[in-house]
Amino acid sequence: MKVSREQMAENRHRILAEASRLFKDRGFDQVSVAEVMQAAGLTHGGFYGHFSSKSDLIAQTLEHALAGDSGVSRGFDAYLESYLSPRHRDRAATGCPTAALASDTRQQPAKSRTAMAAGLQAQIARITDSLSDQCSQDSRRAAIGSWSAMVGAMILARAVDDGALSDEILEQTRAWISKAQQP
Amino acid sequence: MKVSREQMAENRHRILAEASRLFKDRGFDQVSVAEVMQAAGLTHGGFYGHFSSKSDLIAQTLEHALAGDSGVSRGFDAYLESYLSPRHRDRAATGCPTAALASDTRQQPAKSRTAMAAGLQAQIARITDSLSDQCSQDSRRAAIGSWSAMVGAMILARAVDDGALSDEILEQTRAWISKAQQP
DNA sequence: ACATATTCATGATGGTCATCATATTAAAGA
DNA sequence: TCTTTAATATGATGACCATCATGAATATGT
Repeated sequence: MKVSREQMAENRHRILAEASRLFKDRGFDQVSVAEVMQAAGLTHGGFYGHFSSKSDLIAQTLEHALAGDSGVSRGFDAYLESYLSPRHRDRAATGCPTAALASDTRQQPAKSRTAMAAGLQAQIARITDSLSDQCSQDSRRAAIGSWSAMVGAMILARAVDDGALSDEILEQTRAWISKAQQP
Repeated sequence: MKVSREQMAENRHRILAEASRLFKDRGFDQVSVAEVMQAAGLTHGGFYGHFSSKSDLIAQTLEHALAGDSGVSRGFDAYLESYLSPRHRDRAATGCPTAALASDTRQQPAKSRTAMAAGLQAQIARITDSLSDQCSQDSRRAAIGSWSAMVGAMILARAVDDGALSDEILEQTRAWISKAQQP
């Protein structure tokens, strides 16, 4: 059953959106192509009309998910607070694609790793802009250091089975980054 | 063919060592039970004499891998420099289990997540000790913030397909953490 | 309206993998 | 030395999954 051109574009977009949600929630390996298609309201057969392989879907999903603005533009302090929150930790499916997928991307072929590099450059640039009270050399350093700490803290907070420790990692890392911005 | 008691203990230890190496290199999902056994010089059949399931192997491997001292004891600055080095980035199989496996651990059952929590507490305590020039409240905060940044930077540096960016993440994060220790 | 092209559904296919059943074989203990 | 016991090897088994082949049905362009 053929569908209209715009229906097809909509289907494709929904596949990418559902793939993003599922991959962020459970990782690339734990989500099957058939499950992504079902979540998009389709069957698995049509998949290879949209994507050449699962790796291709992963690469395009990364490009799609990393393209969003992520909310830095409303000020670094507010972004930091919402990022390192228990709410964000508990909702990976709708959260930051970098914290959810960076480790998985290491095992992916070039196209995905290139998308991750581009997304990372863009995010560093956004944070650098939001910290431009210092000279640009120091701002970029602070942006990279802060972003590493934010992503690392979120990954550690999600890995452990101890709510108090998890909360502490988020809160202490947030405070430490805050303090590092005022030297 | 039965083997001696001490041979069996040695086999078990070799299984854990090879599992640690393989899992750190490629992740839990991309390494099969049969491959771990083959790397240990055994066949897949004997696996369930040592472990009740692949999840059980993963949990015990985490306990085993996170038990080591990791090298903080020789001073934080030296540890920081060797940790955030291109050499460590390029040799995940022999490197830090936290940076290699924390993300994967998120999807594992309680036993693995508990092992990760214990390992994280121990590592935070070691770093806190190595930073004890400040008051203990500030030291723990600095330890958690620094460790988050170290793990996050390593994960980001390994995820991208751009050597210059990857090197920059390591170097800038290292400099940023260093500066944050002298307030 | 008709012919064509193309999207999606249905249904294989071949491979991989975790797990288990059974057979060997040699260590342990008497 | 002989029996018992247990560790490992060999060889299924059943499930899951990425990918592909084919057909149905409708949009698109004439």
